Amino acid sequence: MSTSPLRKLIRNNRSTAPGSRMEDVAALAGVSLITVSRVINTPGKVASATRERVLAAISKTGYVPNLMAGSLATNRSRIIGAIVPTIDNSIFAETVRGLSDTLAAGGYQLLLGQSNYDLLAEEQLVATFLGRRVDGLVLTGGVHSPLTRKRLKQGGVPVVETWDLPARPFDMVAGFSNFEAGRAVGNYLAGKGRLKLCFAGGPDERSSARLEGMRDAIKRVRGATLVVERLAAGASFEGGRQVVASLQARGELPQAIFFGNDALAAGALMECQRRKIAVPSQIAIIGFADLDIAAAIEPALSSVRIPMRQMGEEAARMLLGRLKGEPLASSVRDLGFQLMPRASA
Amino acid sequence: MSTSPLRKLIRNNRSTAPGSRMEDVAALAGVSLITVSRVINTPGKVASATRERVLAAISKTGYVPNLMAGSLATNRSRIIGAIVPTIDNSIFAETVRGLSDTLAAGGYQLLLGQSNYDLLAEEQLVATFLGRRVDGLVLTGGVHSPLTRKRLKQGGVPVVETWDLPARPFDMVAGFSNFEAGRAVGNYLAGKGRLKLCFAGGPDERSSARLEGMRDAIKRVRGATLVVERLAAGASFEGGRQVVASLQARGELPQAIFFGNDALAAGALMECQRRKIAVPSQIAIIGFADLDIAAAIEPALSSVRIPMRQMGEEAARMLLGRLKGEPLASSVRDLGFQLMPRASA
DNA sequence: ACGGAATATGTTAGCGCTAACATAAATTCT
DNA sequence: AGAATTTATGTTAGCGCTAACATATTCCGT
Repeated sequence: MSTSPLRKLIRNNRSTAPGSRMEDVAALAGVSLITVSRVINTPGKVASATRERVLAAISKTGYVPNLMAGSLATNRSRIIGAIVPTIDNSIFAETVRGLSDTLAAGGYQLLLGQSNYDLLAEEQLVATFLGRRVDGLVLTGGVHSPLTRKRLKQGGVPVVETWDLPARPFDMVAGFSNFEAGRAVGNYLAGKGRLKLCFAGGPDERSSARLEGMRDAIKRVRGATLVVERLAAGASFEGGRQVVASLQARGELPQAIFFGNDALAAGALMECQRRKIAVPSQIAIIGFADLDIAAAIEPALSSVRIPMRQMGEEAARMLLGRLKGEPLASSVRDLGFQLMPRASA
Repeated sequence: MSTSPLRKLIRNNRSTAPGSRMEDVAALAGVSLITVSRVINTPGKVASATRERVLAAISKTGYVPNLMAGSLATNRSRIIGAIVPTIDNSIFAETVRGLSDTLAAGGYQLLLGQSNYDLLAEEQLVATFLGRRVDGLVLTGGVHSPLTRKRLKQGGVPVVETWDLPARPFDMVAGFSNFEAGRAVGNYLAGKGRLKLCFAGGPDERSSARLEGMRDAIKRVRGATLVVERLAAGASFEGGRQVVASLQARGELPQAIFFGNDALAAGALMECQRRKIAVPSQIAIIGFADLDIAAAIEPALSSVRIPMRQMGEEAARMLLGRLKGEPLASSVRDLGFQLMPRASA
């Protein structure tokens, strides 16, 4: 027993002491503290008789190891930080789910932050997460503030960027090309003879990349025009309706609209029905993400299937692999996308 | 400089040393380590000249404080753990968003876990989170394993249960009554003369509570019957369709169906349209959660509005209040629900 | 039975930070 | 001006755990 009465006094004065400490367990089992540590971390290195005794002491005392102390000593937190623009959107939620599931299976926890599409908020979160000594970081997209990049570099933790294929990846990537997705949609619509096009999406970098892809697709198509309707981030059904309403009010109804997500597109579809605008004959509508609703709605909504869940899973796998020191096949994983032509376009 | 060359050697051998340590900053600023600590935590207690010098040293070295070490010393992690059944469902995602936003504003981070509706998974997560010495815990619902309860008790951290009003709350609650919501729907439908009813929802405790509420509402209504269609957790549009298909195939089409969420109900609505089953004249459909789609779909979907976001916000506020030592007005907050009658029922 | 390898356990010294108690410097009061 | 405060900074001793290096103890083959 190395704890002096004085020390005990000081300690009780400080902490609210939820469980017991390793030392208490050790004393109860009649072993040294380090043996308890071994039973918890490397049970194979403890004789089974001793191990049983320690385990009994652990369950008797209800001991819960203090992982913060362990993390401080080992310099590994077993926490991965993830920053998404927002979680209330089923789109990123799927990625978070994939992340969380895969990390949990590997014994890691997820510290979650929302940037609200704000680079400064991301910057703050990165700083805090690095301060918490996360073992890895998952970011959305490839655009980050200079200070964020500097901190990430100095932090030295593995980073995975998701939801796009940045031109200049910071470290690892698990995503798909928004530019190519936009281009595929542009080509598809132009191929169907639709020339008067509209892009209706948010102002974030990924939407912009899709817009650029669409522009690229039609830039050599004679007579093709592209109108852009910028929507607030987080717009849903109602936003889609308003796009249709507004375009019609201005007498600018295009031959096709490419929406930033399926909720918007579905709202537009409903508004078209209400206004007796025929889909797809009069106007083609194509969504993005291929959510459940796309196949369910009538007429079925053409969309672009993207690897929402997979990006999370793959990001987690890449991080876990790196943390285990496994050599990585490739640090940039293009998980692709798939155009899903249905009735609406 | 108290660091011996030997110590430096050992230290470099151990950690990958991302940033610098407080000591380096202190040396650069020509102050003691504790002064740096004060500049970071209680800047008001440091003379402004000194403070400036230290801040300069901090930014020059790119120092990022190690919050794990701080947490170990203070016994406060500034992390709140939250366990939801699943995050890919926009329903809980809204709550998580509310939580995360409010916690972030209060300087806390969110450690997120998914239980997949599994009490054992919840048990595991609670143990890990307590091990990480979270400052508070947010749980979904009021049903937990005995071991979970024991650990929570021993852990001594504040806990908020959400998404229901448990009969015997563990600690604090920010929720609404699923039982009463079910009863309100039952009364509403019975009041409209619908007697042949169907409940289509998941097997989780909250769905069950709503079912019981519905049962309670009709138990004294003569001739009222209730069929239960159990759905897998996470069922969406397709699940709703199948309920309609299956009921019709069995020739058991009821006069009304109460679904566990709006996605299911919307799927059912679409399937009714496809099958030329008139809504609401032939069959009334009512959803739950009042998601965007409810008001957007045609015919508009009756639903029950629940305080999804608010539950997260309120849970966060209650925890933050408790952690600041503020006396709480009440530890059980019933945030209510609201029946939203629309065209479909 | 004996040296040497393998296995099992213990001792020591931190991980990077903060609480608590000193001490030193500046300010106020009488 | 000198004592009593107040304010600013420093020293010391841990927070609870693990890495690294001892030190037993057991197990071999020969």
